[in-house]
Amino acid sequence: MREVAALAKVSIKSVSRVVNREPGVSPALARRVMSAAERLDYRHNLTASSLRRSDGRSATIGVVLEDVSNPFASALHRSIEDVAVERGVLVLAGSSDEDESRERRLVRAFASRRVDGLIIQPASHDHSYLLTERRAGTAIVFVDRPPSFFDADTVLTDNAAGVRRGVKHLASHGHKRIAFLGDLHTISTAAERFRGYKDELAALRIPFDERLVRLDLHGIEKAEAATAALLALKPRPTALFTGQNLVTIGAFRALRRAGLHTKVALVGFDDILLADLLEPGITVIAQDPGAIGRTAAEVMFRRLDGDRSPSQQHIVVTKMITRGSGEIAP
Amino acid sequence: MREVAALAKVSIKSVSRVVNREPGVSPALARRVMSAAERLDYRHNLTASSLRRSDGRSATIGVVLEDVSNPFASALHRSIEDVAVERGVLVLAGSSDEDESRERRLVRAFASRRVDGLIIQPASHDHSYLLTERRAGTAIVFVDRPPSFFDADTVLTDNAAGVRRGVKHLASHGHKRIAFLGDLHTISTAAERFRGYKDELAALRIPFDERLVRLDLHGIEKAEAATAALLALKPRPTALFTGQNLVTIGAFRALRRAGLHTKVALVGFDDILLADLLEPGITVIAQDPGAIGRTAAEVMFRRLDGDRSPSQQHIVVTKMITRGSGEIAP
DNA sequence: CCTAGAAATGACAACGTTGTCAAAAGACAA
DNA sequence: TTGTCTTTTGACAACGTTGTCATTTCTAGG
Repeated sequence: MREVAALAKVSIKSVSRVVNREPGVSPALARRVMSAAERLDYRHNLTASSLRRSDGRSATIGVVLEDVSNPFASALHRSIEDVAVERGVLVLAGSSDEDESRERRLVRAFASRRVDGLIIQPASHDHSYLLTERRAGTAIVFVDRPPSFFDADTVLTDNAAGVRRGVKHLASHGHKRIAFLGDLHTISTAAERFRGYKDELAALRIPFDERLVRLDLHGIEKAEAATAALLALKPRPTALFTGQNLVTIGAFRALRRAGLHTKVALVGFDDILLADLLEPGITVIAQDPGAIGRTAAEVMFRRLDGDRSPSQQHIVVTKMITRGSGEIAP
Repeated sequence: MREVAALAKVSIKSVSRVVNREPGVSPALARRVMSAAERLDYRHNLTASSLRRSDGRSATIGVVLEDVSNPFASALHRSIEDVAVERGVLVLAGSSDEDESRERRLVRAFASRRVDGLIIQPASHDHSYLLTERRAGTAIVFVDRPPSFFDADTVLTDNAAGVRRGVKHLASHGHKRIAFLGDLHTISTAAERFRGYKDELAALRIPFDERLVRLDLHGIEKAEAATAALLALKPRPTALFTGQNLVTIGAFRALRRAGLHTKVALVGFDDILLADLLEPGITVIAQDPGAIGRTAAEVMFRRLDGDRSPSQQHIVVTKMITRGSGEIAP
């Protein structure tokens, strides 16, 4: 900047004014500065700028996801990015792998880079450590799962209601022995979905049978094995409800292997690419990651723009997509 | 930092030393500083630090991908992150959407935040604009596609060889009328794959028939329509080679709709989640995004560590996964 | 006890910007 | 022309760190 100022024969403050498009600069001076900047190919240093600015904004936000390569998480990431780019804000992303300490390490790394906001898909079960960040003015929004011991804006899918709709759908096709396969019970969405299953059974006056429940199935292989075990029961369940997309895939594999994919009904939570091309197509309760991410980003920027209203929970509804597997009669 | 220094009754330089774990600090002083930092919950400001440091490193890199939510791209992203976290480096990620100007805008935004390195999956066809960045010391690596008018380390899949293997596989099952469906011809990998198709036909002495070629199919819908048109030809192709994962999905949809999925053979480039559960399973030439991303990140950090050797092209091999669709006889 | 050398600590400038405030230049009326 | 008010420009400090170098405090040998 000093060199640009020298070449254009103006003060560095004037260069700063031109670079930041501040009003009250004569066109002649602006032109001179711009051509000097061009000639020296000057690159504005946002690091120094944010250090000096009174608001200290870095035009960068941090996003903590379970795994940036997970389809649901990367869809969140993309929709957050779309809202951010419109404001010239860049996104730092990291994967927590469901590990509390990794989540905290990521947040610390983001904080030391002075991000303006954080969007977190929580892995940990105590978010009180975020108090310091909030006190420092960082906007914090949770997605997909609620925070613990911390009050902040949250954007959630209505998990229990979605599951209830799926279970009801199975029951309406005549099923009474409906099994449930869920992800790690420590993940709050998984717990919510299990609760939805139990609630709907109760509402339908179908007795709860714990032999039909398998929890803590993290990943395709575990789900496949658990499904195989369920299918070996006598009498065996006539329908399966799977509480997460990898669990759905594992369950479908097991059904295929047992040759029962056209006999036992299946409804899964979360949509899966290609689910429509399988035989039968898989009926799912689909979340809307685009809407979740967009909402979270918008709420975050509203906070950064000075919104001081009490924190809110935003619920994004699910959609049932029927494709065949959920419409098999017992 | 000033406050911590005051509370611990030391100079700010000593606080800096403790924070950066510089040698030659007495344990007593270190302890005093740490407890003061704890009490004030001091958060180190990496922005100011990188501004002052002599190497100017920000411990942040920028990654430009086609779309962070695309499965191939997000797998790249994840493997890059894995290498970066080990070094305490964070990743800024952005989507170019195959748009040259978006790519340039992202790079500019990264540059103004003084990233240490850039990993780019190129959308543009002239990378000479990166000269300025390189001169400033930024390490630059290209992934998936080669740069144009710019010399830099590049990590690529051997696209042509992969396609040739797939086409040969089809021919070995007796196919002579093998159609090719490709993505936008402006994408260099798509062009390479098409070249592999033509080369292998020539090697096999199968005459090239341009009626069996459909290019510029970006997205599932276009691929589906193009496949339907191909299947209406008389005589129709007995096998399809699809040059990209969404094209494969579109082609499979069309085959299913026409009831030809067990009659017409299909080999696709790029693996697809669930491809093994379809009927028939889809035979693919699989890339290894994990290896590509890891290699790119390692090369980049080697450059940052001072490697000045001439830039290199790293080739990652493909793997053929046979699942049924590619083994259908004509 | 003193002294030389090593180890620990500190004072101060500088990194590249922008906020503050003052000075210079221009516009306009009398 | 002068005086007043407005617009444009500039000087300088400060943001939170770390590099440089000077100073103080230890350690060990005589």
